[in-house]
Amino acid sequence: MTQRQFPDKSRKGKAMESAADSAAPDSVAAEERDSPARGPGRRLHGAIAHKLGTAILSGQYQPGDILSGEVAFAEELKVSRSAYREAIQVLTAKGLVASRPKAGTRVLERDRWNLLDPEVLAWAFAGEPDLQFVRDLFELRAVVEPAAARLAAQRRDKADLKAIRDALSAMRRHTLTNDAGRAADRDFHDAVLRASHNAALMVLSASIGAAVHWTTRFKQRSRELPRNPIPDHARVYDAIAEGDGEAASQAMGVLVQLALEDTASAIEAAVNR
Amino acid sequence: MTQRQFPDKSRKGKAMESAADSAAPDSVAAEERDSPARGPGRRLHGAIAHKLGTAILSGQYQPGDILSGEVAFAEELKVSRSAYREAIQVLTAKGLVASRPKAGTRVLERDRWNLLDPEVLAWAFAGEPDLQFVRDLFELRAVVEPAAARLAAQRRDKADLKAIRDALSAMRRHTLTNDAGRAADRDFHDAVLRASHNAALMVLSASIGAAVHWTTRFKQRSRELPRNPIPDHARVYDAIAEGDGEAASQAMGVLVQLALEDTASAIEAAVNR
DNA sequence: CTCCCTATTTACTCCGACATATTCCGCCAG
DNA sequence: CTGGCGGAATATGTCGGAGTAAATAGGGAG
Repeated sequence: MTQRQFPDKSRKGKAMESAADSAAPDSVAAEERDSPARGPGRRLHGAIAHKLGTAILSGQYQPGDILSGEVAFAEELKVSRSAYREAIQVLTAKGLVASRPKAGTRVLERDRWNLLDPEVLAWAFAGEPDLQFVRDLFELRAVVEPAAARLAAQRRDKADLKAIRDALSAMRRHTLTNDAGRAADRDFHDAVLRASHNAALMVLSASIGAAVHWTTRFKQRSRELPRNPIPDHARVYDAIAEGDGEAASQAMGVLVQLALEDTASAIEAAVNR
Repeated sequence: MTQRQFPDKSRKGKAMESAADSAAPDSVAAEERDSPARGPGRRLHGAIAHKLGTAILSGQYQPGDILSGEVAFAEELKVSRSAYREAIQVLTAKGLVASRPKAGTRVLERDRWNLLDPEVLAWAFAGEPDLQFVRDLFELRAVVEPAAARLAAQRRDKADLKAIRDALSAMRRHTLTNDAGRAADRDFHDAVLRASHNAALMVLSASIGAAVHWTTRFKQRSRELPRNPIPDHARVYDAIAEGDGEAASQAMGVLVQLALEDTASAIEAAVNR
């Protein structure tokens, strides 16, 4: 049965609804813009990439799997081949898939995936996150952030200190129980990474920030935060301001360790529930 | 009444020849560096992405710059808009550019770039590499690799040890003066990262490996390698095999430090030349 | 002077056809 | 029967054009 026989004008209707139907019951923070639905500012191929990306990250497509052919899949998604292809190019750029003529588009091995890409990270946390991967991310933080704090203590200038101080005071104002407070927390860590004046570490900041953002949703979901994190953060700032690299590294290490424990217990609680 | 007249077959001619040879005298002389030219296995949109990516990374387009419109630029490059657009999607996925209707496609700020993406890294090293960025990458190595070695010492299994051992013996066979030896060196570091059993660190392995690969070209270019790296590498292996995390971390730290010194002196020599 | 509204520009999407590169399979030789 | 080889099938890649949606700029009304 031919789905489209003649190029009549009736295709004006487009296929918006097909991308919007996958409404997840999650939707905790409505202010977030990461819904798979295609709104203004969110292009169609971006929505397709999001859909396929989350499907791959969630294991719906396993490495080695071959996706249906372009024409078939594009038709199934109710989009044109161009839009589908552009989405595939995005996934290819992030190392998730690879396409070859005649052979089709196949999902690559997990170690080829660009897991630190912020968008891939968002896809990974769109569904139920992999606990092992969360642990890995915290280990990465535990390695990178203290070192960044040490460098920051050696290289920070006045603007860096002001950025960190501003983030700290914002944290004091809002506390971690609301979105503004969490944004300030992320700003704090971002400012420290930035003060290291190392481009490679700054790039990791985006990834780490995303990881922090997604994991804090867990902490918030499970229970209230018993600990007051301000003093720990202030210690990091003081050490950086004084130029004491060793102390900054130590303080930041404590910070990450505490965050790890909080998240670990939150995850534990979520699992045992 | 259909909206398009008739698909006439008169446009058979295509424009293959214009993109391949007859285009301009720039065919061979100008940019043969890493073959942005399009060979078998290399897709056209990939070549375009490479061309634009290197142009951006080399500073030919500055952050904030607006690229010419789709039609104009695609025509200038002698490719169809589809190919051009797919290339732009790749750059967008890597955070290099962003497109909006009416506003055009503009180059994003440097801190939005996904500098740890292997392909972006390759583009960054396609031209004359930024010395500051090379230093940043070595600092990242100095942070990540010792920590990875420590984890590897705690978590390695027999397969991991065998992989490291194999890479080590391959290094012994070939030495670092040829390609096979450098590949073995990369395999060694990759195997250690892999033995950490941490997905996030493994992803960095690809980036770090690429960085090592590109920087070794400098070392090789400037002069012979005076140091025999085998004992240092062997020390790392021994510590990992014995499960001594502290020693593994130490040994790996020494390794990275030596590589940094070698590269630094090589760069110095290249600059003073 | 501000605000809304329109007009234009630009990217976005769709379409159908042609080109190219692999893979698959049958053929032939050893 | 096994192995390499060449043609046909097929899916991705590329093309050019038409039409849609969105965002900015500029003009008009309050």
